Amino acid sequence: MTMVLRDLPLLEQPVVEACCAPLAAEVLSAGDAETLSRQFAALADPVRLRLLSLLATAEAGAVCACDLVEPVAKSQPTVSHHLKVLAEAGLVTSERRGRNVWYGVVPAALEALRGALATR
Amino acid sequence: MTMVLRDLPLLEQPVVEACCAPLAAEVLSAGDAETLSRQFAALADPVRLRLLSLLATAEAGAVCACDLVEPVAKSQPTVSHHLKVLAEAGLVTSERRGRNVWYGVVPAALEALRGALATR
DNA sequence: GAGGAACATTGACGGTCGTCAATATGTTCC
DNA sequence: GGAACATATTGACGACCGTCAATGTTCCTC
Repeated sequence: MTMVLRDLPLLEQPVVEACCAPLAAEVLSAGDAETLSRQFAALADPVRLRLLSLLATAEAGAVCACDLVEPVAKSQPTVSHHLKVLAEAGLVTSERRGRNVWYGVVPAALEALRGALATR
Repeated sequence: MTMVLRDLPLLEQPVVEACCAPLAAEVLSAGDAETLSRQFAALADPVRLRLLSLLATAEAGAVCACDLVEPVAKSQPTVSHHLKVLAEAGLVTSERRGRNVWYGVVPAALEALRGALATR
């Protein structure tokens, strides 16, 4: 079978559902609070925020991991670790392309978090 | 133990300015990332999220600290600690009323965080 | 298949965080 | 002033986190 080289810039987007109603709508259950706090914890690190920003501002919608190490000035394992945390929180997706791995934001996940912070 | 609502239910709101442009607008500077991450860190705990939700859903716009201990099922010092973290992040304001201290959300601060998460 | 390149994982270290008991600070009422 | 109440602070402990060097894994190229 012939290997076809895809040059799709966009990554597949997972289905995202809001974890809960906005904070101001009803009192958060203990379970929902646990879930939400894990997502915010992913945003509670300056390196991860910069990585997220690098992905979010990328014209192509995705960035090679190899282009993420130098901008944040951390070691390659550290960057890999942070990308994993973002991915496990569902804020980011990844896809292998040859030797490289491309990362992209999941806009719906960010929108879901925005929804949780909505006020009245 | 429930406190009766007195007059002056509303707390004074501090002036809030957004720390930075949305993540997707331009790449976050190291300094802005540090600032933003501290705010998200305040949201990265289930107890604090529930406290924030209790304040945000309060009809009166503020809640006596004495009414926050039982709902989150933590010790009084622990609740006091979390309220302090929320206050230092600028997400909450407090005001003494007699023996009690009333806490209320700072909606503008939540809106500022929502702004940072805006996508394109 | 061997070598190399890109990314992930492991293990270890220092630092920070959440929690509570004990105690301090501040306020009201007698 | 003193007792009683409400909240904040201190100190200690275990758990978790960010970081890097070393190593593992996967994939391309020759």
